Amino acid sequence: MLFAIGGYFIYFPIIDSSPDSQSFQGGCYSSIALVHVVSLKIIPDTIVVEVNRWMANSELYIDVLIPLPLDGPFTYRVPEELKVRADVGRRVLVPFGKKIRAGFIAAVSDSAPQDHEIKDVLDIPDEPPYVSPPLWSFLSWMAEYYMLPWGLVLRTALPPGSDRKSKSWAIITREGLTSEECSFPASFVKARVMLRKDLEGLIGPAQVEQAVSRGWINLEERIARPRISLKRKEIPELLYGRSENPKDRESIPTLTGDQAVAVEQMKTAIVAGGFHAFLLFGVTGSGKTEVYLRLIQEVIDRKKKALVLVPEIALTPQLARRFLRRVQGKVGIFHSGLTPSQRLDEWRRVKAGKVDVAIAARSGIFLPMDDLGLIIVDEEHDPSYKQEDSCPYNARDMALARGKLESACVVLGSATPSFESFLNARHGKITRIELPVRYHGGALPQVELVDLRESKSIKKAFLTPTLLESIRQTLEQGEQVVLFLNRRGFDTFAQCNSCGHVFKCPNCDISLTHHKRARDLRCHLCGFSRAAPPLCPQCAGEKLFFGGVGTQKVEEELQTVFPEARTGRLDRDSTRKREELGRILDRFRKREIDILVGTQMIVKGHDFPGIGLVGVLCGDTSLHFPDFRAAERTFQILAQVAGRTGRGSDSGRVLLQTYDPEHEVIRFAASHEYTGFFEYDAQMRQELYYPPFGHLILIRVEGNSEKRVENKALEIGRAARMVKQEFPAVSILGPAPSPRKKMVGRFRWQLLFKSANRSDVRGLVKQLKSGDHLQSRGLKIVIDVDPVDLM
DNA sequence: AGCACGCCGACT
DNA sequence: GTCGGCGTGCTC
Repeated sequence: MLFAIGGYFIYFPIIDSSPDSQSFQGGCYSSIALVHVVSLKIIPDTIVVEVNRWMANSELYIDVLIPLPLDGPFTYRVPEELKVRADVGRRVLVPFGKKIRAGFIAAVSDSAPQDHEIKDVLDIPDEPPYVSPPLWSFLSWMAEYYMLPWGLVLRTALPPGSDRKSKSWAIITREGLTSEECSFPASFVKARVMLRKDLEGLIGPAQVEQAVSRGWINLEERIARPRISLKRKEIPELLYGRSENPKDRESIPTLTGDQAVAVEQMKTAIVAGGFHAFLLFGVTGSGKTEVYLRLIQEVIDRKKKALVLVPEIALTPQLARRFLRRVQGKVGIFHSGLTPSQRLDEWRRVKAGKVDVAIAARSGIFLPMDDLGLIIVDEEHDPSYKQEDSCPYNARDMALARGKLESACVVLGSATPSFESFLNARHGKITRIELPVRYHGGALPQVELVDLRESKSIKKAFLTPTLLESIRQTLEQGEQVVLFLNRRGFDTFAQCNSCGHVFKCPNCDISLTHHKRARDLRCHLCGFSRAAPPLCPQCAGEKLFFGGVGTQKVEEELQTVFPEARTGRLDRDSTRKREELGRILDRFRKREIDILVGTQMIVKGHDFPGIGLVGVLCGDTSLHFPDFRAAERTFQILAQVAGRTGRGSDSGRVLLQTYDPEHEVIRFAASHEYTGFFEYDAQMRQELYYPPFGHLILIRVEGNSEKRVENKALEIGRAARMVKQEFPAVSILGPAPSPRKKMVGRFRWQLLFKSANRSDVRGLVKQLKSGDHLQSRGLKIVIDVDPVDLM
């Protein structure tokens, strides 16, 4: 008897099949059967053969998902010769409408609905399957959790070029060649085949149609082979693992006691296999990366793969370089700067098992790694893990979900864990491991509060006498200064003093920021800009007032106060070009910059030993945002900024300026008391049923017509209040115009659903969806489960 | 998402 | 009288 595993046909007598096996539902329980063997195990007295769910001479149907924002699957019949490849997750080519498109097999079955025509699958082209079974389960889980159309998830998760589509071609017939009545362009006659669109461009659509009806040409849908340029542009060396090359190997540091304990604990879980989640709570400078490196090496040595998610890869070149130097295996790096074809190439490298550890931004959670052993989410609190578009998801949460489905270890690392993760650790859902001391033994810096209300004679740009004096001292000692302000630009608003006219973005309805160097007014949401006007456009008044403080103003002011100091600025404006970021950081590292002024960007994991002073110009900027996460954000950013200093032997100084030095969040941040902050915030969240004590789903309606958007939102609101009778525990907030009610020219309304019980909010929204209230032509309606940005 | 079908305005 | 706008429905 011959058995073969994989895509082979074999003949063998079926003696028995387990009753719960779906494989033999076709009723063929004996005799000789033609089956596709998936796996085979021989245990004493029994041979366990896992076969595909089809048999010869019986019909086989598949449910196919098309990567379009459509919800339901479409059923197709599988022709005999393709049955061997009809597995869930496979890519198929199917006739869909007038086109041929790529779709994905969601289910295999031996029966089909009778109420409509069933077409045949044209091809199942890929080997191996495009999406592996665990990745498929992950994607389907995600679509269900976020209530997203399946097709949309596929489009988000799969590399560019996955959703192939046919084009219409015109082929000249014998009649067309010989008939005297017809005269086609010479180029068409010569080639005999041409894209229909091109032919229409030459002779006009009507003529093409006529030629078809007279039998001069045939039309045919053909799917082009995907274009992979063989002479692909050289990806910068950094993108590829050169780490096999030992020449610049970094020496391996000794672990601190805490690090060793952490590594040991997590290694045990890795060795044991299966899902296990950890929160690696390590203060800034405690050496989390070293822990990651040890775990990754362990996973690679066990012939498994590791995935490292980082908030924004472009901002962490140091981390990437360190991985390349240290990891004994192939490193793949994925970031937003890759072109579509580079992305496809990298996806294929991963798929082929040629990448041992991938360092990626949030979309890396979809990388097709088989044998995934470890997922690390670095800086897990970072809000950029949340995707905010028509396919909203949170890569940190999805890391946990994927880890579960792939039986991998998941490590969430942060110095300032997200509220959710910290609570999960408290509840024992994930294991908390702490690195409470800094690697070099340095203490966390002393944070001095500066009361902005009391500081007399504040120079503009938040430069208080205390701060100026500290800067002077620091510079004198030959150390560097970092100043943090969460506002870029020069002036953050512009107003006419005569008539009160405020310059606002015509698209987004928010104040325009004055950029002095570029002499324009810019919208920080959509990028709209206009020249800074000399006169008020409303009253022609000359007294235009520019107020508020941005990083540009700070930098300019510093140059007048410290003319001898070299200043630099790090924000989205100064790093428009990707290489600028690296250049500024390099100059700062080489001490060619004495004072660096910057926004959030300055916070992300850059290690500079020479910093003697960190100044937070205004610590409350983000504190009073109308968002339940404002306190968390403020705490995290202040703690992270403070952590920038004192990475060498001495601990450095931090000045935190604030209008509200008594505020708990400011005080906890100043004293590095995460737990204190957590308890404070927990009380607020618990009372108001905010996450993670309650569950939120946001529905946002967006469109060009203000009236239509409003009407739709009101309609959803009415429907929701009807449905609410079944879900009384859910509160419905809205419908109301979104806080940012106009964005990039589109109007936005929203509804927020909140409940202590997850299944209630989900139930309500699902019912709205099935009642067809969440669809409308010409409007975009986004369901955002676990929203982060409520604006 | 596309594409076709269908019902009301400004043009050869 | 027709060309063409985009509102609605369908794709196995």
